[in-house]
Amino acid sequence: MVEYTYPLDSVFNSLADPIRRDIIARVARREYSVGELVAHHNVSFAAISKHLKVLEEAYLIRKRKEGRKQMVSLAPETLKSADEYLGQYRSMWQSRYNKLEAVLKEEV
Amino acid sequence: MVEYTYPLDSVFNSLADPIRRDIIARVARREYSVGELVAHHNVSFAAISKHLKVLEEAYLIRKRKEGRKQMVSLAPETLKSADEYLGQYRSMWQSRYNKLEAVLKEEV
DNA sequence: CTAATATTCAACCATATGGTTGAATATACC
DNA sequence: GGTATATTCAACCATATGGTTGAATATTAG
Repeated sequence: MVEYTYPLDSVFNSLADPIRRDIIARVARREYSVGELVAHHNVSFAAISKHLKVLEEAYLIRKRKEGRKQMVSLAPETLKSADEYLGQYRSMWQSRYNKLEAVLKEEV
Repeated sequence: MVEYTYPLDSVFNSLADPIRRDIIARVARREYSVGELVAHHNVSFAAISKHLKVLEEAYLIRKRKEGRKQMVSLAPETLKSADEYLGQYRSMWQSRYNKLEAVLKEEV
């Protein structure tokens, strides 16, 4: 368990791993049990369980008990915070496109 | 040096550290020399140099030699890729807001 | 050439990460 | 109750990370 100084630390850290991004992609579509998620990766049950812990501590997923299964779903509000962070910089890569767009409008 | 499987790994990993996010925020506004960036943090010159290496390998910054200084600037196109990744999920947190918005419109 | 400035490199350290295996726990099935 | 299923926990391991200090490498100034 790591102590994160800022919420964005744990969110971006979660997103920095391809297995965790795959889990996010899946649980964004529907609920998955832990075992179902394990079935899609070549790592152990315990490894997936650890990835889920990372995602849960970042508030990116939620787990719900259903009998002996744990059903995992996405907590999309947390992704919003990451998106808002990037939003600060959006104009910087759009500016080039906007210039082009402006030029095209003039030309036509 | 780490080998990243996917470009998003190194981008999100870069963003997962508050010092690196601060560097990004600064160099988004103007060029900074490495020494100037060091002056804003309580860590050694070498530590900042390492953070810059992480950011450079993720293609988030560029360095330009100016005499004995290295001038650092943002490479915003790379942030765009992270933004596009999050864009996949944007409707998921907007939908809730949109529902609320819809309800409010009905109520009023 | 020498000295000062700016930065990186190398070696080191403590802790974190991502994986493993095997035991422990909880729930469901018969 | 006993067995099977689902998941987590604990211990362990190799490597990565983020920091340090001190030496090495430019480049500029005198």
